[in-house]
Amino acid sequence: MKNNISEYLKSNGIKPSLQRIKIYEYLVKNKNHPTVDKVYNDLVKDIPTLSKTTIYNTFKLFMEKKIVTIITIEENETRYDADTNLHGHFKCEVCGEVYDFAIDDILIRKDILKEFEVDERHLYFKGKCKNCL
Amino acid sequence: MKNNISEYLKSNGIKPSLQRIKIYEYLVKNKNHPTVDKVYNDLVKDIPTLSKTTIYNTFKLFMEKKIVTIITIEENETRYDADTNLHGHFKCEVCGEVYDFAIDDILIRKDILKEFEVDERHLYFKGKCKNCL
DNA sequence: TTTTAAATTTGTAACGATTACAATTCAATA
DNA sequence: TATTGAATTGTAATCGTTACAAATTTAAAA
Repeated sequence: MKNNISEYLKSNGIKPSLQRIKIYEYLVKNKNHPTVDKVYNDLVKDIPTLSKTTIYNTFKLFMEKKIVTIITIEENETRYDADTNLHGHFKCEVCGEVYDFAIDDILIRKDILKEFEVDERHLYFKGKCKNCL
Repeated sequence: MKNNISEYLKSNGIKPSLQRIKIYEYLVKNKNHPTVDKVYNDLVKDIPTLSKTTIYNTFKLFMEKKIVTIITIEENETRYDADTNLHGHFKCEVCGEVYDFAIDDILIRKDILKEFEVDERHLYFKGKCKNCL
């Protein structure tokens, strides 16, 4: 696992330091789209010298290398996702949990966008999840 | 126009104060999805005593009454929209402009969401607009 | 009209997530 | 081992937003 991650980072032009490996590993294992705070609080148990700035720096680097995507559902709550394939996010307004869901297609009237270059597509729903209904 | 807005606010259970009318009117006239800062800087010329807190309060109220929606594309840049119908937003990463586009449908694999209650649907794209290409 | 109470607006201070920046540590190579 | 650049760290600054209390406005009652 850790070797895989190290190789994966390298193949994306990222030098695999301990912190970078652990942070990416965390994101792969915890598919609940954690915030920087969550990542920090969990990983600092492992790496006591860890700094939040490192996590910010690392996510910034991962974004530039396009191996993570950012999830902005709430203004004050930035989350990160290691799954870069197009998929939707559902946030429960009761418990706050964020779920993934699969998208087959988005049908757009080809009015404006046909002349634009689309680089990223983001889709999220809000509501109440099964457990909270 | 102003009468229409006043009536519209009333019909949504909002007492139409001067500030509320002006803020809603601004949002209807400026369909570029302004931030609180933009609204404040433009309206303070009209209402010199205007406070940013009032704009925050007012948007919060409008959201509760569901006559405006919030647009969160960037973490640090919350925008507001008087159009509450489902539509997509396109943000140009070069000039920062936010455009609307029409959506016919979003095709979702009915796996997870069938048991969830969906209250809001948000969709945004990023890329380069016609002018910046 | 005056009084009173409630709602609205306002200004200031506090908050919290993120970023800037300089210092320190680490890793690779000569 | 010494040197150099990259990565990490901690602290301080920034900025959008919120909390809160005071001031103002509005509406209703006396």
